[in-house]
Amino acid sequence: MPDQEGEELVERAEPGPEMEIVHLLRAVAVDLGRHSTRFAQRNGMHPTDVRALITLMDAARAGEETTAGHLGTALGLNSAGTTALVDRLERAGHVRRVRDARDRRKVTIEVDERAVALSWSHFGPLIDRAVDLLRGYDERELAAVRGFLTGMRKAAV
Amino acid sequence: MPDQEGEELVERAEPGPEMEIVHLLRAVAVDLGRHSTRFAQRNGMHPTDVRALITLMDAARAGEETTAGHLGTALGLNSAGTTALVDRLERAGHVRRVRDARDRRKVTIEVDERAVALSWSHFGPLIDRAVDLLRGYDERELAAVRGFLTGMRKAAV
DNA sequence: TCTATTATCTCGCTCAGCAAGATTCTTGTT
DNA sequence: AACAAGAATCTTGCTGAGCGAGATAATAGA
Repeated sequence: MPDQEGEELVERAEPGPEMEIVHLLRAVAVDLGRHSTRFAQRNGMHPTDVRALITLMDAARAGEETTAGHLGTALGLNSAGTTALVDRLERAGHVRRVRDARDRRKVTIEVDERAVALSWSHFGPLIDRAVDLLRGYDERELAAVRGFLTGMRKAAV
Repeated sequence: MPDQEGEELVERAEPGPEMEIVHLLRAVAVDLGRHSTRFAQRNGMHPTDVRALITLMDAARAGEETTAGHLGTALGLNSAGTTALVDRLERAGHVRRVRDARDRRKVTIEVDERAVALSWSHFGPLIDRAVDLLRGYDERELAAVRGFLTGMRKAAV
């Protein structure tokens, strides 16, 4: 057995234009993560806190209320961790706890307007840049990007 | 002032084919993160441990040695955290500490072959799927994907 | 009303990561 | 050669995010 198997494993998929893009996608994921982390650190928050704000804003954009339990489930936290998370965010003034009037066991979490504005000031330019880039694309190019990303989502499940 | 400013902020960028793709990219980043997290949890590791393994394997693929200090810097850990990280990985048998022969202060970290194989068994299918997807694209479509991802990397700095 | 269930919170704990400093080795100076 | 300065890693003691178990409060069904 003259072959070295160790190297073989690492280089299994031969490099090519496809592998370059695979690495590029991974790099983008890492960079976006860093971009979020920077936002967190600048505002004295933790990565989980940012994920929470984004989750809350997404729900708000879709016109849905988010309860504490909902939020915890979305972030993969148990109830104790969720309480601590909401405590942190509330203490920092980023969210408000509001008792649900219909079911008084529930606590819906509302994002403070200033936290929304703060988020936009950080993520807005990134989004604007993305939209700019994509405006230069024709329908087939857009379909290619959409298809690749959609395919990767399905594969990553 | 009859307008409600709160809604305006959230909906600032008008929805369209571009925004759909922006959200898609973000979703992919989240899903890839979850995919890593699942790998971590299945093998009793923490997210940082997985990031460390990937960093180490990337360096190995590029033919570079990685010292403890290098690794810590790449992950944004201080020296104490780095020592703890390498302790965990070594205890789990995923890496080996090897004293550098030239500069005996340095400790280079080597990834165990079984950890490499384990990583491939989890991330390989995802990579294969990506390559499959991209093989169906012509040069202009590949350029579109590459251009979008590259642009987003630059914007996320 | 009484019980089962649901939603959140409290308490005590574990462990990743930090700050400060100790240890070990290298390099430049005298 | 010996010593000082600096570099790379490790040790110690601590903070705080998140977990498990169980308490509390509110709803829904019999």
